[in-house]
Amino acid sequence: MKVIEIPPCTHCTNNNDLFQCLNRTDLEDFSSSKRGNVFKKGQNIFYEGNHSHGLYCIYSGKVKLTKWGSENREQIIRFAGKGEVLGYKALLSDSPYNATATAIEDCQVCHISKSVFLSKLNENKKLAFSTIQLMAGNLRTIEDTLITVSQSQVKERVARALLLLKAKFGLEEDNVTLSVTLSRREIGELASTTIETAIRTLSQLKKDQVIAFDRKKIKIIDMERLFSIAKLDY
Amino acid sequence: MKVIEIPPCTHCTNNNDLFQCLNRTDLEDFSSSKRGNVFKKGQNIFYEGNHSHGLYCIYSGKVKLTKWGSENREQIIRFAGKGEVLGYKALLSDSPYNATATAIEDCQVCHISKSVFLSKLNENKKLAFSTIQLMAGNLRTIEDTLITVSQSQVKERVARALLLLKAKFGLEEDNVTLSVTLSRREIGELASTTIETAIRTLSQLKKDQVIAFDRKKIKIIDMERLFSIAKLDY
DNA sequence: GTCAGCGTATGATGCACATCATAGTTTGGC
DNA sequence: GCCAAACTATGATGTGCATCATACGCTGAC
Repeated sequence: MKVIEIPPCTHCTNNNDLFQCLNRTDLEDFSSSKRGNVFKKGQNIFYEGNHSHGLYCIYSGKVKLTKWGSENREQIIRFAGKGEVLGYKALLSDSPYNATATAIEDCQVCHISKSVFLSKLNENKKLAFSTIQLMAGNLRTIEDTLITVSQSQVKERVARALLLLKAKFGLEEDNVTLSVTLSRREIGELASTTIETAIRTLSQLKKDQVIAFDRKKIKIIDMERLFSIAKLDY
Repeated sequence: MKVIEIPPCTHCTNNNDLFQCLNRTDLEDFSSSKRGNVFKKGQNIFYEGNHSHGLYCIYSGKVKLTKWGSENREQIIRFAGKGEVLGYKALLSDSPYNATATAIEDCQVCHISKSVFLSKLNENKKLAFSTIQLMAGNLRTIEDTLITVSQSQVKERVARALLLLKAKFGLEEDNVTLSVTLSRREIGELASTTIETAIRTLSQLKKDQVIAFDRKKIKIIDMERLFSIAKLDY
């Protein structure tokens, strides 16, 4: 990976979900205190249970957030891509991270200190409102996930996992290939199942010509069928 | 039930999770626009999919929040008791309710209009911060639930359901009887299982002398065992 | 008193999925 | 290029739990 210097917040061209609302001065404050970091694929950005000292803002790359269950299985809670902010929950509820963030691609990530963010949050109403809306959205999503997980079977959950990946990270130029590459284990963690069952289910979907494999990549051949398997509206 | 007049917000003695931070003037604004309502056990306060026109604040009684899955099963998302505020997510993300609120006891509930709340939220930093913290806490809880549901088996989930009820609503004076009464179906909906399995699991717990039944009420006999079945720390 | 309706209870059966086992295939380190 | 480790794949087996069926007790209507 070519490591480029991360530009200052004032020149960041990412569509940031939280900081878009800020003006130049606020961004400069963030920028002057921020710290850029590079994380290679597979490296952890922070760990479940650790204490938070600030926010992480993804400049480039993709991240998964996972959590350990009472058993020995890891579960993917959500993904984050460029422009997204990680670790705000821990910071806002003043508690340890309740998930582990891991790069699933090489990443460039900025770190903004707790104090700077909290003081901005306190003085800037727009930022507070953005934060609220971000969290409200997250809450809705995860409540939906909760229902899906507990009341559907594996085939449906795997189909939903693929559609989630499409919705979140999009397709490549060919308009069929998912732009994220996950291992079968990770797809299993996303769909709340074991690696074996994930593999079997994906194989079945392939045999049914709903999806296809291209090396590590997954192609969605029959989007309509995939939606219907996921029991979602096309 | 004896229906008493709901006092003005300025005289409300409930520990409100969101409005505690407000001063007298703010509370008076809320109070003058609020509308009191009584809901009998079993009545719905609002419906999943409907549009929100404001907040509900529980003055007395207990409420369950449920959501329909893709199949035909209803699932309990969370409970709320006196002093808790309902419907803020729908309001803040400007979207329909994503759960149905139903009284599980006779309730007295105040309704605060959308515009009054939003304008207060905009002008009052403390309120914004309270909202943020409330949501951060909710997010943490539900993420934990997600893991539990997907990775544990029924016995563990039922045990956790009982402990949740204890933590949320407490015990009666005898210090063993849960203060909430739920039907077996509702316990099933809480533990993400069917009514039959909920009944069987509770019977088993009774046979193992972990819990006991007293008419409709459930007594927790062996708290330590219950924690260990739930795979939680005592 | 009787009967309908609901909640609780329990057995029988089947199936989806975890688990265990094993093997081929790819990847990265040196 | 080679070997170890990780990933993918597939079969065999077991089991947790949903589903179906049935029945009993309680409550309220008339």
